Amino acid sequence: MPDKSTPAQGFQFTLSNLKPVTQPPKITVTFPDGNTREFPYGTTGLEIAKSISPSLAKRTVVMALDGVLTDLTDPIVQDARLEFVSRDDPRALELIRHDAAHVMAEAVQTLWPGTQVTIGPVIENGFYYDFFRNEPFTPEDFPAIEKKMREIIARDQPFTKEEWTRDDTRKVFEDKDERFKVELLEAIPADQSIKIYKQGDWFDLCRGPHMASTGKIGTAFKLMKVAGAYWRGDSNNPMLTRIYGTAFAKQDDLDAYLKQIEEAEKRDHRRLGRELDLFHFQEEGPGVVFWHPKGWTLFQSLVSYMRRRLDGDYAEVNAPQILDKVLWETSGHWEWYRENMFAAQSAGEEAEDKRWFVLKPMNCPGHLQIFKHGLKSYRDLPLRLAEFGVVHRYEASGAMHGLMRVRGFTQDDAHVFCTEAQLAEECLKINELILSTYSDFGFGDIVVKLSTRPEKRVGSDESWDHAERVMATVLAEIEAKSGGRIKTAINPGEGAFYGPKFEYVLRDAIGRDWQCGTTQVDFNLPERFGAFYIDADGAKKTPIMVHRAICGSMERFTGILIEHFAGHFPLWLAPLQVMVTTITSEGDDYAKVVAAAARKAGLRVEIDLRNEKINYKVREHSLAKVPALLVVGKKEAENHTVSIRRLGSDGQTILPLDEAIAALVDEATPPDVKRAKGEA
RNA sequence: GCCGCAAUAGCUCAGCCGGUAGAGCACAUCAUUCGUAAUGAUGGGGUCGGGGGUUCGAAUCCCUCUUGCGGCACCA
Repeated sequence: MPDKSTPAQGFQFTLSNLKPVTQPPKITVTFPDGNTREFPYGTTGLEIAKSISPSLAKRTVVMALDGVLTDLTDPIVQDARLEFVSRDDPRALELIRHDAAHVMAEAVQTLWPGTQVTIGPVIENGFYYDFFRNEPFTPEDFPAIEKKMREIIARDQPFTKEEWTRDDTRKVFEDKDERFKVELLEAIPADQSIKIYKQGDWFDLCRGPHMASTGKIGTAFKLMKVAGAYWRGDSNNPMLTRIYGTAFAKQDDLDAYLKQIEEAEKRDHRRLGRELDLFHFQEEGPGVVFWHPKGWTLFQSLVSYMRRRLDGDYAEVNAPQILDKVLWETSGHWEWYRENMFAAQSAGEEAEDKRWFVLKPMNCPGHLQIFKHGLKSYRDLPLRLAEFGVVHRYEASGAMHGLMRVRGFTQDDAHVFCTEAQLAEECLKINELILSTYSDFGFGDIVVKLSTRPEKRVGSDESWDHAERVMATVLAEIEAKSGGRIKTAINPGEGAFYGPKFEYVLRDAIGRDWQCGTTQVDFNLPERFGAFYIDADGAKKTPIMVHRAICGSMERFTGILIEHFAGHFPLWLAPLQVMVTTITSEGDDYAKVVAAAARKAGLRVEIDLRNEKINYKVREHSLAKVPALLVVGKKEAENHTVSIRRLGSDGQTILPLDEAIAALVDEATPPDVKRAKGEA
């Protein structure tokens, strides 16, 4: 998947390289079928295509020279593998979109002269172009822009490439008052040539490649949304107005994409949260969750699972919600994390205690107090303290997003106090726990990223060098042990202010990535708080502290699960597991027997004795996504059976009551509990 | 926080160029006892997000605040 923030890459060589000292008379071109042919030096791809067949030339939009997409009109100056890429080729999609971005920019500048252009890259599902204009665009402008784009495409103007000198280019853009383009020009390294792509009278500074003409873009494109975006992604820079669009080779592909967006909206956790009555937000509590009974049941299932997985290795603790500001000064939070923190004072005007208390944004200082309380021996290490700590962070108003980004959340947090010698093993142990947890929820694709020292940080460079070295070694081991299943990456400068971290990124059912787990190695906070243990030789030593979370935010993880399962939870997580209902009121007494038996077996069950038609009740409970619907009528009562209808199936099975309950109980057993039973 | 958009019944939404608020679903009551995705009838429900302004008159126009949505920036 392309990096969202990076403009499309492609064609690399430059026209200025095309003047060889000694000019070889021929070049040899190898075609995909393995055949080779000689052509005069400098023959263009288009000429070769034409020499093979006019229809090939017509069909081809770009060539791949040794695998690199290159303008068809570029002369070929060395032996190469040559492949003609047609418009239907997946590789052409990037060009269709990139060309569409240029056409959109032309359309916008034609409609609103004076608008300045900046950059217009291809992104994962389309393209965008950032403009500078005092009056921002709105979606109401889309029809006009799209109409103009259609005109430009219908004109089928060739994309032509020119190489300009730096000075000329600067002058041209300065004359047009395109100050952003001038800035981009100045950022191009001196050894690179300046390429301009023209379509009719319109031109843009661009590295290419492009297709032969605007007509190749086709009509399967659509403008999607407008948004503000900072120039060069820096919030100190001016705000540009960005128009997002998408384009496909065929209308069917565009329709399928729009359909897919619609489907993704249906599993949006905010929507399902309302529909399934799981939680809500309201104005008076921006970014804090009101959990409803069903949502809280789901949340607690998750917490119980995580608590079981502490598994005797960790001791669970609970540290205070608010603590004197001085503690946060000691930790460095007051200096480095202050804009994210809530602080409180007594609201009483006559209160004698005027100290500021900080609502904890992290659990680590609290756990350090617990570690420090009483003398610790090296024999106590590693000491692993876990807490389902509720933390509050003041998030920027625009950052909030349902359960995914909130101001108050529960972390499945733990801190491991250990010695240097124990560090690598502790990291690997945490790694195993994280991976096995994700796999229990059905997440397979995991990326582990190592985030290194940020600019704002505490501690000496030596301690950072050391921590990063240890973690790089562990990362290599994680990758090696996974047998290729786990991918790894480096995230420079993204570490926490007190230490480098591993970030675990999982991919959900519809291909979105979520950063959840984290392991942070901290050589700083224990020292800042004066934490120590007595080593074997009787000397005081400072422990290393490893911060670790698996779900990260339990709220976010719940949100991810809602979307991952589209509200159709596996039985062990479903808030309501079983609904018992009747055909007619004749079945009421037996339904009560069934519900009581299911409840006694530990299932979460409700009973629906309403005098409604069975069709109506089936529909209602299906929409509520209840996993198992037990319908009982006269027959079931007589035979002591139940009719089971499972969510997502339109048939039903009749089973003896005991058997049905035993099967449901087995299915409702959490995966970790099943594993433990299997081992016993 | 920044740019844009939005806020009308529990939910989804209509309400034009300012003239005093509507639908479907949900809910309640009554009738209906029905074998696996909507039975019918009747009824209740709104300071049109808050505040201010323009106007004879504001859901509608303007200002402002709050919250949400889409991005950006930030991030668990």
